Amino acid sequence: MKKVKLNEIARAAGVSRSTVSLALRGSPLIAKPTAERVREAAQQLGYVYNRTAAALRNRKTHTIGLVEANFKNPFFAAMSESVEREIELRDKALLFVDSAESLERQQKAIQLMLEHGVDGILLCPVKHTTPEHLEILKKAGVPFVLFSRYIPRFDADYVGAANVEGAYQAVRRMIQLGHRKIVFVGGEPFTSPWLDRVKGFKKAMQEAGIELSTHWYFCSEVSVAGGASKVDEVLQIQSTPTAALCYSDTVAFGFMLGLERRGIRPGRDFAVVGFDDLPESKLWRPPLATLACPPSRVGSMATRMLIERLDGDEGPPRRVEIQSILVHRESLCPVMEHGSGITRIDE
Amino acid sequence: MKKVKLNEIARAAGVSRSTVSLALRGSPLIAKPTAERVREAAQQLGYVYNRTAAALRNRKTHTIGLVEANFKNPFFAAMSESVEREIELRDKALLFVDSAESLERQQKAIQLMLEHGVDGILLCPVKHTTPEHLEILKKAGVPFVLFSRYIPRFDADYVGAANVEGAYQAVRRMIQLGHRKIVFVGGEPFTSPWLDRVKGFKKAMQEAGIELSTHWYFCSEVSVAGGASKVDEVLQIQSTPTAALCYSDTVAFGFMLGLERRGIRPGRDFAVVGFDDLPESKLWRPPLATLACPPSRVGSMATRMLIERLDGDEGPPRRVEIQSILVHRESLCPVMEHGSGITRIDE
DNA sequence: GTGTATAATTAAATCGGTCTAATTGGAGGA
DNA sequence: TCCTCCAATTAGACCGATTTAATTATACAC
Repeated sequence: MKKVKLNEIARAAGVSRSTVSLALRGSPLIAKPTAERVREAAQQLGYVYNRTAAALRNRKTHTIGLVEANFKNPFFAAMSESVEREIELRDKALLFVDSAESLERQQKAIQLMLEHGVDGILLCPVKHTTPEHLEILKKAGVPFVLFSRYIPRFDADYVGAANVEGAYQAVRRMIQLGHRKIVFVGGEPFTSPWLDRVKGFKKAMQEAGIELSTHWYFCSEVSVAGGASKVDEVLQIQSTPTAALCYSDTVAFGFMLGLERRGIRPGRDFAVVGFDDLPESKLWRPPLATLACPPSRVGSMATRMLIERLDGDEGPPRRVEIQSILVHRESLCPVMEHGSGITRIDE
Repeated sequence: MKKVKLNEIARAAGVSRSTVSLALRGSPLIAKPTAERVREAAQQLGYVYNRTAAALRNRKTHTIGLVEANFKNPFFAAMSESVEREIELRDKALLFVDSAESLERQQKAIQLMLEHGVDGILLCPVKHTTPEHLEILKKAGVPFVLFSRYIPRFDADYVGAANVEGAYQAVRRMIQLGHRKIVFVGGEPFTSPWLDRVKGFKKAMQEAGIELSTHWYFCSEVSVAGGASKVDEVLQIQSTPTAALCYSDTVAFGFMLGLERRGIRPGRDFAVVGFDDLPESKLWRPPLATLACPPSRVGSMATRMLIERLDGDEGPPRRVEIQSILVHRESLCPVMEHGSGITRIDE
């Protein structure tokens, strides 16, 4: 049970500790037969490489920090998966924290990562994160890449979806389909994707000369429950909306379930569009129209950008937007010809 | 940008490195005013504690390894969240790997964790894991706890749901409601929860003297798509089933969506029960009956068991089963009185 | 046979805290 | 004044691998 170290191997193989170290790392300095002998001895003794010791000397832990803001969201889960793949390929490890939309937790996580000496950090900042909160990362000199969310007026590497453009596309299509009363449902305000999606939404409405109603956006937790919880509020608007752009597919699912509960059929009585194109979106009844921006692309792009930084890329910060493509499915229906077709339960 | 270390602080505070170390860790050996002075100097200089260096000396990394088998499953995501909470409380870090149901990846993950010197490991073994695969953990002397899945004939700490009992309850209720043709849908075979759920299923059927049809179980990926993909096969059975116990809520969602697509209404024409009681299950249309076993309970229980091991608990391995409670909701309907009520598409 | 170039190996310093054993300083007692 | 005792502080070995500079061994040329 006692841990085997280089010295034991050295003794067993009849060489010095230096030789063992070099041999195990595959250094060309060591003669082949010697290296082979060393490797066998290590194997024999059940040697386990001690990365901690190596890290101390190397000033490299071969560890990447991943700080998620909300990983119960399936989009982030899928993203994390691709991050993992990229990390695994490079024989690195992932230090993981879900800040769960808590600024305090995020800051503690960052501190933790710094203390562990991660080589780099992938961060999706929680709402209300300011440049000052992230200044510590720059001071510490740790390479980091923001993903999914950026911080205004904070110059840093970033990879995320083209949110303004995506929302704009979706709303334009809704308008083409005859909708005029459109709302934006769900999402955490004070995050860049929310602001950008709302921006794209407004832009499309303004270009079409459509006035926004007094209440035209509704914030919520990004989840099925969050979407479901907003249905009543939306239906209480003076002149009932006929379409909703939802912050995410999960929100859209909840919203559709809520509509159905009120006897309103999404995809016929009410148009719904989400964001993310989750695998189940096309299986829904009705299939959910959505803005597709593959989470795996975001994840692997962010990871690769970070790796390049680790490899010494000193260029100015880069901002990469990944295209959001509108996937038109049944839930995105035209407006009903004669009246709204909606029977309000409370009437 | 240069890293501040104990020596710098020592110089600044006019004390020795030892004093700084002791002071920062809050040792009672150091006089209060001195400790305060040291802490201020550290603060001033922007010192970041180097856990790697400490770990080398301490033989403790304050790091826990979490190896998931399938964390795209929301149940695991929720579980991981509670693991994180417990870990965070104790100021430890999480080294995370999703083995994604790949044995090779799992073994590589275990190796990685050992090399990083994690203090303990939480592991949900992938299918086909044998005692031999995990022997390395025992040899290495690293405390570990299995969660959600156990390995037959492998004596180790384990926390998971009461699967046999849960499935048994569900099927008994189905039988009480008049169902006779019942199938088990979804899930990865060769994992203990699958085997146990199938076992409970069989037990209830046998006790009721109901014969199982030739094809009565259907394996699938644990996801909405997995559930949806099995609908056709289920409906092709000679005498059409009237009820399905699904491996998970996600599978049940997919299965229900598939049924609807075929014009069969779950909760009226077909009874469906899932496992997990996800937050959205009660929001579904119809609300999904399910076996509830809070993922947060599993996660925090497993983590605490591991922590106790780290704290020196040397007792024999413990197996903890967390009760699964049948939550009766609309999707668990009685069998239709006159005929199956199902119009088969292919007839 | 000697000298030199080259290949293979190794000694030893190093990474940054930790912690025990040793040292120092000051209070109090005789 | 000297001694004892205890509190506060510190020197220095240590954790386990890495890596450079130094050393030894080997080959080859003349």
